[in-house]
Amino acid sequence: MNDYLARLNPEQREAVETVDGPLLVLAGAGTGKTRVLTTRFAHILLTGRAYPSQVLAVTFTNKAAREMRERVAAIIGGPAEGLWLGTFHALCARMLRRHADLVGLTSSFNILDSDDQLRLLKQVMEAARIDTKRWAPPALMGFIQRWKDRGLPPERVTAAEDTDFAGGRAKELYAAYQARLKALNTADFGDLLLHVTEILRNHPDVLAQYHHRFRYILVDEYQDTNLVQYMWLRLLAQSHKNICCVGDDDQSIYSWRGAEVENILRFEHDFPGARVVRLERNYRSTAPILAAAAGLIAHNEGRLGKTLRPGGNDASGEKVSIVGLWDSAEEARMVAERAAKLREGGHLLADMAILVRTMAQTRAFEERFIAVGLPYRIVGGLRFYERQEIRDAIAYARLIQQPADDLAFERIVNLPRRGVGETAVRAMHDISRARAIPLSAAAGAMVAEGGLRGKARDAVQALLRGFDRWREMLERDGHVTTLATMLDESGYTEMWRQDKSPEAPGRLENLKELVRALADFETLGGFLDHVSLVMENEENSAADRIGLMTLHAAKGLEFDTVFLPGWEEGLFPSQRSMDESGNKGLEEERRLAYVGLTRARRRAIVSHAANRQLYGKWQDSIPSRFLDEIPDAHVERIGSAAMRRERMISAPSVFSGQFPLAARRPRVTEVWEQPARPARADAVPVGARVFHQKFGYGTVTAVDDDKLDIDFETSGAKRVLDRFVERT
DNA sequence: AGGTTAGTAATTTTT
DNA sequence: TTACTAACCT
Repeated sequence: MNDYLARLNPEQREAVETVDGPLLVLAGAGTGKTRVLTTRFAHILLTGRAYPSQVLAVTFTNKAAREMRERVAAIIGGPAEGLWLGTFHALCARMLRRHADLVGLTSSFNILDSDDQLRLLKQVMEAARIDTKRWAPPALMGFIQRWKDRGLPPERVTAAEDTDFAGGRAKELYAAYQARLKALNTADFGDLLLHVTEILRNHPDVLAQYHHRFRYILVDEYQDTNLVQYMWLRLLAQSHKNICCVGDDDQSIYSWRGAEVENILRFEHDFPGARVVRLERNYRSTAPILAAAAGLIAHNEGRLGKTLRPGGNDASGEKVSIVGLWDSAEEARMVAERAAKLREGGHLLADMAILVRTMAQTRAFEERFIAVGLPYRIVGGLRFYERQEIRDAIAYARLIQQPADDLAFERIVNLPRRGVGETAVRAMHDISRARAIPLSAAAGAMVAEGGLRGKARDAVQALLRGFDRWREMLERDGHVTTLATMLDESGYTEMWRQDKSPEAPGRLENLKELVRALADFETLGGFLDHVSLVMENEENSAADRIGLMTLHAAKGLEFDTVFLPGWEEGLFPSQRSMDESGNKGLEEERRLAYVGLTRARRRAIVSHAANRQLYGKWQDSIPSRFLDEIPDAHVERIGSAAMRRERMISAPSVFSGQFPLAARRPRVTEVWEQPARPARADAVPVGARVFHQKFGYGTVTAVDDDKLDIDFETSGAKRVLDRFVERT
C-alpha cells in the first residue's frame, strides 16, 4: 500500500510527506527530483487530500509535463482525469481562454510564435517611422520580452526600467505593439503569463475561484522561473500556501531569458516559515564525476550551499578525461574514435552524447561522423511547429478560425505564388488602415471595387472564395477534412510536390503528419493551441545514434558517456556572456559546465583545441579556466600540458588565419587508431528504394560493402554510406 | 513580380 | 565560414 514511500530516501520522503504549507526542495543534479515531485503528487491524491483537478502542477517543458503525467498515472494506477498539469504557458493559455474578455480579447484568440511576433513588431516600428536598420526589431523584441518577463505591461514600465532604444520611444512602441496584438485578437507567448497575472491581480473574484480550485501547487525547475511566473504562483498560492517548489540554483542557466534565481530567496521571504529540504544524494554519476562537478561549481559565489554526494557506496569509476587537441577537426576525430571504440566494447551510441556550447560547433562533428559512418542525431534545432511548411499550414488554419488574423493572411496571400506582389499587399494595408478593417476584408473590397487587376485580382478573389468555402466546410465536414482539402485546393501541397529540393518530400510528410495529428482534437481551436504550445519534433526512429546537442538542450537528460568539447576561453566560458554580464555571466557559464558534467553517468571526456575557426578565421585559443577548477585528483589529462607548451613556441599570432594549420601542426599529441569497421547485419540490395535525410528518396544502383551508389530522385547520383539511408 | 547579387552580421532558446 | 537581408536587374 505505502510502498511508493518505502522507495524513497529520508530526505526525499520528507519532501513528499511535508504536504501542507510552503516547501522548497533544493534538489541537486541526479538526486531524484522528478521522483519526489511525482510521488508527492500521487501522495496528495492517495491520502485523499485533494482530487486530481485540485492540484496545479507546473513544468517548463512539455516533455517534463508528459513525464510527470505518466509517472503519476503509474503510481495511482490509471490515468487521472481533469489534471491541471502542464507548462506555465499551456496552463495560462487555458486560463486566459476563460477570461479573455477581461483583457480585451475573445476566447478564440490566436497565439503568435516568435516569428510572427517579430514581423508584427517590425510593422509597428515602420508605422512609427523608426529606421529599422539603425534600431533592430529583434533588440526591441528583447526589451519587450524582458518587460513581460517582469510582469510589466506598457503602462507600468517605469523610467528605471526604460531604455534609450529608438531615442526613448521603446515604451511607446511597446504600447503600440500590444494594441496591434489586441486588434488582431492575438497573444504572444509572454502575453499568456502577463495577461493572466493582470487578471488575477485586478479581479479578486476570479482569483478567488482559483484559490478555491487549487488546493496544492507543485512547481518544477523553480530556478528557471521569471518574475511574472513567480507573481502568478504567489497569487495562486497566497490563500492556502500549499506550494512546493523544486529547483537547483546550481543549474540556473536561463537568466538571459529572464529567469531569476533570486526567486528561490524570495520564496523563503514571501512564505515565512517555509520548510527547506535539500536533496544531495546523487544516484546518477560515479564518484569522480561528482567530485569534479562539485569542485568546479564550488568556484561560484552566493550559492545556497549544497554538496552532491554519491548515493551508492561504490567509490570507484573512471577519472574525468581532459584531452588537449590541435584543432576542432582533431577533436571531432578523437570523439568519433572513442565513441566507436566504446561501441565495439558493447556500449550503445544512444547512451553517449556530445554537449557543445554553441550549435556552430556541431559541424566539425557532423562532418567527421559522416566520413566514418557513425550514426548521430542532432537534438534541438527546429521544433515541429517552427518548420516553414507547418507554419504555413497553420496560417491557413488560423485564417479559417479568424479572418481578422492579418499576419496569417500576409503569410499565405502569395503562397503558393499567385502573382500577388509587394505592391498589391501594400495597397491592401492602406485600405485596411484607412477603413479599420482586416487585411482579408480589405482584399475583398479591392476585388469588388477594382482596386486590383489582372492576375492578382483573379488570384485574390479565388483565395477569398476558397476561404468562404472552407469555412462552410468546417461546419459541415469537420476540421480534418477541411484542413486537408484546403491545403490541396489552395495549391499549397502542389507547391511542394513541384519543389525539386531534397527537403520537399519530408515537408509533404510533415503536412500529412499535421493532418493526422488534427484528428486527435475535437476542434480546430484546440488543435491550434496544441500546435503552438505543445507539439514537438517527432522522435526520429529508435535507431542507435550518438546525440549531438547544446549544453542547454541537455539539461534534464543523462548519458553513460558524455563528451564535452570546446572548453576554451572565449568559447566556454563564452566571451559574450562575460562581456555582457561580467562575473554573473561567468558564473552562469560555470553552472552550464556543471550541468554538462553532471549529465554523465559513467564517463566524461572534456576536450579543448588549440586552434579554432571562428567565422572563417583561425584563432588560437587557450584552455578554459574551468579546466583548472576541476580538482586534479579526479582528472586524467591527456595532451593538454604538451599543448600549452606547444602554443608558447608556435608561430607568432600575426600569421593566425593566414596559413593552413597543417603547416604549423605540432608533434603528435596522441595517436588515434582507425576504428575497425563495424560489421553490418543488414545489407541493402541493389534496386532497393531508400530514403536519405539530406538527399531524399532514391534507388540503389550498386553496393560496395558499406558504400552504396544511389540514384536520388531529386539530387542525382551519389555515393553514400549505408547507415545513412533507411529502406522504404 | 520575381530572381540575382552584394553586403553584413554572427551564443545559449524549455514556450 | 555561412545565412540572411536589401537593393538591383530582367
